Amino acid sequence: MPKTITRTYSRYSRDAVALLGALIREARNERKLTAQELADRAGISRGLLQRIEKGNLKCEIGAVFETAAIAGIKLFEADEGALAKHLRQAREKLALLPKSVRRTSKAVNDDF
Amino acid sequence: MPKTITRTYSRYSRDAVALLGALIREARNERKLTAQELADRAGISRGLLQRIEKGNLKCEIGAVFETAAIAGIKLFEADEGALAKHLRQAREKLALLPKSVRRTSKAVNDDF
DNA sequence: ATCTTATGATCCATATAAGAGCCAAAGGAA
DNA sequence: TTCCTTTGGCTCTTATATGGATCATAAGAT
Repeated sequence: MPKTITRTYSRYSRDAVALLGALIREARNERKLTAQELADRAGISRGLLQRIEKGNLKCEIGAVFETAAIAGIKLFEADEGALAKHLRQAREKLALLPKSVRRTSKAVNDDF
Repeated sequence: MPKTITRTYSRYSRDAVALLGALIREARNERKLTAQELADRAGISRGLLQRIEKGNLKCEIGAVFETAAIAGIKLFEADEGALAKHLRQAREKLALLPKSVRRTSKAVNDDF
């Protein structure tokens, strides 16, 4: 039988995704949108929205973020412009860092 | 031919995921972890980590959040306890709200 | 310079997520 | 109450993300 891939998640990740889902659900209620309506606007199926709101960890991050954005939830608490700026800065910073992580390849000489 | 599912994403979502990936990459460098090491700790493959760091929108949100957490990036800027509290509060609040969104089924009588 | 390792990018096989459709039950309005 | 809509939970099919392997190049250390 094929080996089934089972991933483990920390409590933090589970809570974070669950909270994000709950926030989406809450925002949807406040805006008086049905699940079908929000799903349509986000370009996803109602079933996927259900899983997102339940905090399912296996959903595409793009679908989750898109839904959150449409529901009015801003990750990173930044508007579009500020987010783009942060991204630019992060990339600039990365460009300065070493391109690869190098282990202190000083192999311990313990053969004595 | 089978219909291919193509999703569209807003600029905000794309930037948000890209920023998260860049932050992970940055944190990984700061901690002097190789891609393989971080991937192992997160329980994912090196290839998946590469896509996450590049800001690929189709990765599992669970894998992304788990990797971010291990790299030391806190979404929601809250520790585990605070996050759980927020989640509890969100669920309590949801329990009070109407269970389903009801359109003002007052169909506009415009046939005159 | 050489040597070693990390990274980026491919390919393939397979596990699986997403869409679509369906039904039952619950919820809200009348 | 009755009606109508929303929601939750299935099933099935298909598109696709993931893991694993490989390779070439880049990058750091000596």
